[in-house]
Amino acid sequence: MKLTSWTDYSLRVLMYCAASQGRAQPVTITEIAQAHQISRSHLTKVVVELSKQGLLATTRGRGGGLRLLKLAKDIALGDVVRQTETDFTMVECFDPAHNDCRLTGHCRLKGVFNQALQSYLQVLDRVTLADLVPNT
Amino acid sequence: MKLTSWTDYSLRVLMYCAASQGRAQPVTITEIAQAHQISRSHLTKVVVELSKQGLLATTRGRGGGLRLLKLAKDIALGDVVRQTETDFTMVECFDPAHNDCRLTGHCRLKGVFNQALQSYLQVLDRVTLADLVPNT
DNA sequence: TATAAAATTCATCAAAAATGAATCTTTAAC
DNA sequence: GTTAAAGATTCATTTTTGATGAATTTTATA
Repeated sequence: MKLTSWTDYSLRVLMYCAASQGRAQPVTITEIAQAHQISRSHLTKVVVELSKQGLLATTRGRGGGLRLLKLAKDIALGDVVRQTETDFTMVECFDPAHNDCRLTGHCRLKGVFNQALQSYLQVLDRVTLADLVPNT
Repeated sequence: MKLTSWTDYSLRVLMYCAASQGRAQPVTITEIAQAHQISRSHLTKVVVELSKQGLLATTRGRGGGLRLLKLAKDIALGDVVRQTETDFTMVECFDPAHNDCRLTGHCRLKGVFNQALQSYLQVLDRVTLADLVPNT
């Protein structure tokens, strides 16, 4: 029941970009990597994913960098977590491909855990980047 | 964001015991292991933990086995999950021992994720073993 | 054309979860 | 008392997957 540091880093990138909106020069990966003492190489992969997910735009070359594709107030935490976390398996029967539980269909575990998960995500849906980054 | 199979197995043991209350012979580990096709050796460790946590009583020797120490209606899922899951780290700053995030204290992530986690557990708190095992 | 940026590829490394064999301990039934 | 059936313990190993970073390639601008 923990989140990956991948998700953590994704949020930090987004927050950094949100906090830097309105700057003359765009934010660079190197800058964020240094600020958080994370390997630039590793953080690049996070950025690539975020841009594939349509949250960031990147521009290469000198003077390039990152910028948010949405307003901070329109990026909800829940959506970020849904996209960055890869595995939400609560109990075996969540994953039909590997399910071998003998109680499948007779027990309410799946429904209950699903409710709990939705409740978790709904809390995150009510918070946006703008709520996390004061000065925007 | 997934639960361990340890937690899954813990729940299955408890459900099996709840479903077997009122039987002449107590439930044995071997029986549950066979029913779910899990190694007896491994399941034993789960049982040992559950009994340390005060949920099960075990008796050794011939004719021994397991029994619940509480009524099924008094065992809430939330409490089981709290005890069986070991790591609820959502973001780095959840874990003071390893926290190295530069934003600590200035960002609301910790609070938000904590709220979400509580919301998750609260849903599980409203469900007991009795709700999961029909005939008790 | 040099420089600064993102993007890709490749190879590990590390941590923790998951597993199970083998053995020991306890106790009720015979 | 012996024996068989139960839980308990110890040890080692395997598996998974998350995490990491060096090296190189691509792109674009000053």
